[in-house]
Amino acid sequence: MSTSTEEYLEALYTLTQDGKVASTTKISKRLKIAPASVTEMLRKLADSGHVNYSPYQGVTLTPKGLEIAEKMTRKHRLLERFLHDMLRIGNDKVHNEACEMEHALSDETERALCQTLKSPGKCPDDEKVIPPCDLGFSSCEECRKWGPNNLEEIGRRKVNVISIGALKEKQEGTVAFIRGDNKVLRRLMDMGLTPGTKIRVSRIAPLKGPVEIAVRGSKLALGDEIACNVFVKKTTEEHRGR
Amino acid sequence: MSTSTEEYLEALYTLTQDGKVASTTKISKRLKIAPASVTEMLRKLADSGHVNYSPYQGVTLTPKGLEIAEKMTRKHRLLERFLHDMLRIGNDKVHNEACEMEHALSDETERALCQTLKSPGKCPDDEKVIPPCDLGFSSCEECRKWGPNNLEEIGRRKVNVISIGALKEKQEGTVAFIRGDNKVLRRLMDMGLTPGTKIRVSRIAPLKGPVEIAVRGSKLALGDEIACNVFVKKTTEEHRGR
DNA sequence: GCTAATATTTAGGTGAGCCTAAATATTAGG
DNA sequence: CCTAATATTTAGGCTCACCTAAATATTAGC
Repeated sequence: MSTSTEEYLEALYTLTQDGKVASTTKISKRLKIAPASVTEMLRKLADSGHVNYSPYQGVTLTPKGLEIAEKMTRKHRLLERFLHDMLRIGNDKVHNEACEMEHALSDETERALCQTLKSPGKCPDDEKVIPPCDLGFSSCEECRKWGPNNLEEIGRRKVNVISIGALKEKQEGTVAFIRGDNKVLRRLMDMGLTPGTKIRVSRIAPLKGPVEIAVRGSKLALGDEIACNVFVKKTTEEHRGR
Repeated sequence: MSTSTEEYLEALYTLTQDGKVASTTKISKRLKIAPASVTEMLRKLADSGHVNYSPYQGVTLTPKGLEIAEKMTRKHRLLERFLHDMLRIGNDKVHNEACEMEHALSDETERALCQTLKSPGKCPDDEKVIPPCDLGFSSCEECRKWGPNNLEEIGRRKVNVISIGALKEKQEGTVAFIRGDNKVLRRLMDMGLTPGTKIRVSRIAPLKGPVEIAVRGSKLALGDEIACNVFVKKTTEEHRGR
């Protein structure tokens, strides 16, 4: 996986966030690379199974591509926080810096950075959510306690998870990962929102209002802070009951 | 300046530390690149004025090449400290990590990192000296006070400086830069070792013993800690008195 | 529903940085 | 001082990721 392909996948991650397919032109403009070169790369990425590409029709990420795209996005955003929080680099500069550094950040350093920064949930701009790590832990607390050794034993999460804040109305999922310190974890346990719990988004209030979810028959209203830090394995309607 | 050329120059910096010329094979082994490819790159670096290269005879850095080589080495070693001190990455891993990251580190972030780490003098292994920055300050204290703005006003140091610890017996120089906090600076001022002072190395004790220098007629014995953090502009014998 | 504008792909080309194999230069050992 | 071993360079090739120009497909406006 070269720096270049990582950039493409990361761009695709952003461009397909809304569920739409990405166009050659959009990618071309975002990466400042000629459309013809984008086409060429899309072909390669399709060959390697990272994207679904049909000429003239657009492109989307495959699960394989999404995995890398999410990881790169995570590294990028963690680096933004690092540059902002620890080095006091201006908000106008952190993006470009992080763009360069993300490709050089190993998975191990990614984890160390995440722990040192105390598992941040968003970029310094307080907008973009930082994807969770892909380690097989069910909470940051668990990750912290594990220490630096035997990481292979834990392994990687097999399925991509999504934050409750990113779910749409009526979507369902099983809580898989909780981000935050012990305090957050405890609060969520009190609410009955522990790993393994099934939830369903019943209503999303407009203008960043709370997300209402159904948990074991009862309803809970989650603020943005919590909704963005609880990640679920999506249970799509298709899968349910088959 | 590409990542690759930066790697070559950095390797040359290490390989020519002892004052000798570097051979194609040495570079080839260090960078794990075929000798033929090294030759090719050396040609290019010679064309761009970064190295003195004579076929079969070996290669050395020009002042232009040294400038970049030193900067890359500085970035590398600062990153090693960062990975070790702040992220608690093992000493066995920091080198490789830093190798990847150094090319993505901007000059601005380099400075922020240096300040956050409190102007470290050596690598985590406590052996390799971190070259000083190339900003036109005469001490870290001055750099710290300056803050993040108007850095262009300060400009870059024109001449490469060398730590007193790296000088050989009988070499002379003018103090140009003092690394360390206010305490260090004050202590050196008390000893009369302020920027602009002319010094001459009179004796170097064996086994990392103190360096004896002559300052304004009197003699001073400097421990490793100080000798490595006071940088001078070398006054070569040739230049003196002409 | 046709045409003009726009988007996308195809074709052909470039430079950077690497490689191997072969040729040539240097150095070391008897 | 000559020869064998070693070091270095030359020659020719490769891949990657980009480019421009031209061809073709899609879409939008009338």
